Amino acid sequence: MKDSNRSGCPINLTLEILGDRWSLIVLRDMMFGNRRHFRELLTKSEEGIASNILADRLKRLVAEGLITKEDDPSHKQKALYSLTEMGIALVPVFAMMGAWGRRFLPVTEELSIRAELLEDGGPDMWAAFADELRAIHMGAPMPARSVFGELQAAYEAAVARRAG
Amino acid sequence: MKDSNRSGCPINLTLEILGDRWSLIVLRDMMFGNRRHFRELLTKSEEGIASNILADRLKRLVAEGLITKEDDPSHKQKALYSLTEMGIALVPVFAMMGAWGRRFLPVTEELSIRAELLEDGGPDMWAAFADELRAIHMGAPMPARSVFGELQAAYEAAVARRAG
DNA sequence: CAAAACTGCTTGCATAATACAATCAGTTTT
DNA sequence: AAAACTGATTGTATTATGCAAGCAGTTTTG
Repeated sequence: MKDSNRSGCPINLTLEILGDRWSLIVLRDMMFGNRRHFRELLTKSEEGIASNILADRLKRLVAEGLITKEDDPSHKQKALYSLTEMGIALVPVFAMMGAWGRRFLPVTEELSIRAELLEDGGPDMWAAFADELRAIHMGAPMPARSVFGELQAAYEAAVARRAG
Repeated sequence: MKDSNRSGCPINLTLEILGDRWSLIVLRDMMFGNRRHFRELLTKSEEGIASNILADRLKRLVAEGLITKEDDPSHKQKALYSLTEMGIALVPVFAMMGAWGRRFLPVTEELSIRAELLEDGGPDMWAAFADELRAIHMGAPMPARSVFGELQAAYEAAVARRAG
């Protein structure tokens, strides 16, 4: 993973940044799970990322401009990670990847309900979600609609359905 | 890259198959460059994939069901690789990734003109392109519209523009 | 018809990425 | 004061990638 610039193709350049097994997982958890701190990302991840890999990816994503890192005022040791516009702009990519995965791979209902909503919601929903992420991560005014809330409610309903 | 199934999340499962630096490059070249043979993929790739990596990726993509491999009737040693429906269904993912890369990364005009067309064309164009790929790779009847031709023409015009 | 070029790979070796467990110094909570 | 929590780092082992060379069989070329 060096910044070799193998070619100026948009697909290639995207893969040079995101083409590994963990970068998009970290961004997914920040975006859809609202995880902003190291330990949250480390321990609440379904997939179990290793701490050295997480540290490396966070550093790299900051360097590439997809996220920022700042001190958390509430705790002298806490670092707060936030999505940038570049990170938020991945919403449609996540939507399409989720749709593809849902169609062809052995997903679990619980973990794919958000992907289903996002696929059905289409570009309007993606834009509303991006607006909300700009509010949460970039200090923009909070919009009326909470796509995050819709996704989270659907997820929690699916969990409750399974449990009960 | 083992089939560990870290989780049933559609994003994660997609990354377990496509989350590396080469799989999507190979698929891109098959899809947009119409490369169907090993040497074509090896030597005509902008990025310069190594032969052992290419061999591994082709094997893996066949195993995962994104492409198929068959004997080329015209040459006893040639293997012909074709996209499956699962591979063709990545068209929207490529479109969204290309759009993101074009917006945030230092793409070259020549190599991003196809991404621009695909982004502007939207879901209708993606569907037409998928139809055409089904004809080329899966023996379906050839549709009237050739998105491949449109993309190729735009690319060649961009190359000519730079050269002359 | 022999030489050259082409076919899809494989092999060997060096470097880089990933996984896993343990650890750490400072901070906050109990 | 002890325990738990903070964002990491370190060490070691395994796996992936990159690079160059080679290989047996096939087709093209002179």
